[in-house]
Amino acid sequence: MPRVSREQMQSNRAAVVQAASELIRERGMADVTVDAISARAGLTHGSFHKQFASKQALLLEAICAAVDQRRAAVQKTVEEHGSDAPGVLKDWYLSEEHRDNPATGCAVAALVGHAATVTDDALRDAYCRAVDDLLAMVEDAGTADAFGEVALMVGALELARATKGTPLSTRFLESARQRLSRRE
Amino acid sequence: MPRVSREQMQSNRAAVVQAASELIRERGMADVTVDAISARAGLTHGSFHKQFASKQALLLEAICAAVDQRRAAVQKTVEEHGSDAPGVLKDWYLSEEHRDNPATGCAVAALVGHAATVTDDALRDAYCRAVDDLLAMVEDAGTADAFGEVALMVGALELARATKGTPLSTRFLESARQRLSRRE
DNA sequence: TGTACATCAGTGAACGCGCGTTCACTGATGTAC
DNA sequence: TGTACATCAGTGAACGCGCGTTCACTGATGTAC
Repeated sequence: MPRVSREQMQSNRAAVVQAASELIRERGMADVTVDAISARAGLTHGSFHKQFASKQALLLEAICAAVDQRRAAVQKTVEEHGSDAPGVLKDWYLSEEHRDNPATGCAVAALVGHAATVTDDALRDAYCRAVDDLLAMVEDAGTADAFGEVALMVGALELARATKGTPLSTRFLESARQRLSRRE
Repeated sequence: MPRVSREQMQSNRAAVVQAASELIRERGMADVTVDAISARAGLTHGSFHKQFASKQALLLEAICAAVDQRRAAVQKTVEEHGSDAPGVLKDWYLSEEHRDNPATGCAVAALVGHAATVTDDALRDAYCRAVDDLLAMVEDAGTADAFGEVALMVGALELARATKGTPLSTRFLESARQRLSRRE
């Protein structure tokens, strides 16, 4: 069914970005193919380069989309929970739910391993902006040491994911939760 | 120059394992090719499958080699520094030197991103043993909460690597160092 | 201790497959009259 | 408001390249006599 409406085309494009932003968090940037992204968006890979200059360009857009979505979700939590929001957010970050659903979770944690080894400048820049965002959100929660807290949260979450299925996994989450609540 | 001595063959094999164990920490498991590994070991890729059943089999061996080397290095530090060893080791772990030399550094940190998304059971098992090892080493240093400390160390190191070149990088290392020294 | 011969580690070319990208084609969309 | 026509989003096949793996070949190693 060729030549969809402009409206439909925009929504297809958005679906591809969304699919990519979920897949890179779920499987890692290296293991995501144009075919898999297109399929998740309900399309074939053939029209891909009508919408995006290259796979790389989409991935950059997908990272930004993931960051924007997280920021929006945090804002919503702040509006709903008021002064309880910081606690709610930290509990969620170190929850089994977050561990088991990387596709809709924190991009900084999901991509940290790839960002540490990649050489592409644009990609590193996009990742650093995501880190800035996360630091700002933790600071807004009223923390003295945002860097230490972010390091603990990201480390615990990724280690919990890497050891999922063993008794170690939840212990990383628990220990981090305790450490975070112990001060202020 | 075909048909090397048995001795030479063993040393070639060891060189390939060593090259792989360095490259996976340096570039990440996904970005390492049989060709690159063989080349770093001073060989061509053609003889690869005379020594290893598959690339996967070598990677497993390489992870174990990385873990063994780390354990040996820690043991050496303990022998040389005695009761100062825990402090020396933590300082090294969160140093710019360690950040900038992943090839000879901690495999748990270098591979955490990949381990979190990979589905291969053998690989996950090998990684979990590496985590066990790291936890045991931190516990031997006399820590109340090994899980929290490991999460903080791994998170800070990987975030410092991912943000290397920006002012954020050293701040992750500094904050983690302060957090670790603050208690006991 | 020599010598003749079999073995086999390493080489470089080739095979197959996966994946990013390109392209001829289709037919509904959107526009010009 | 219709109608005829140009546009172009999406399709599926094909191209090229990279990479894991295989293979015929080489000639030093190691062994049998």
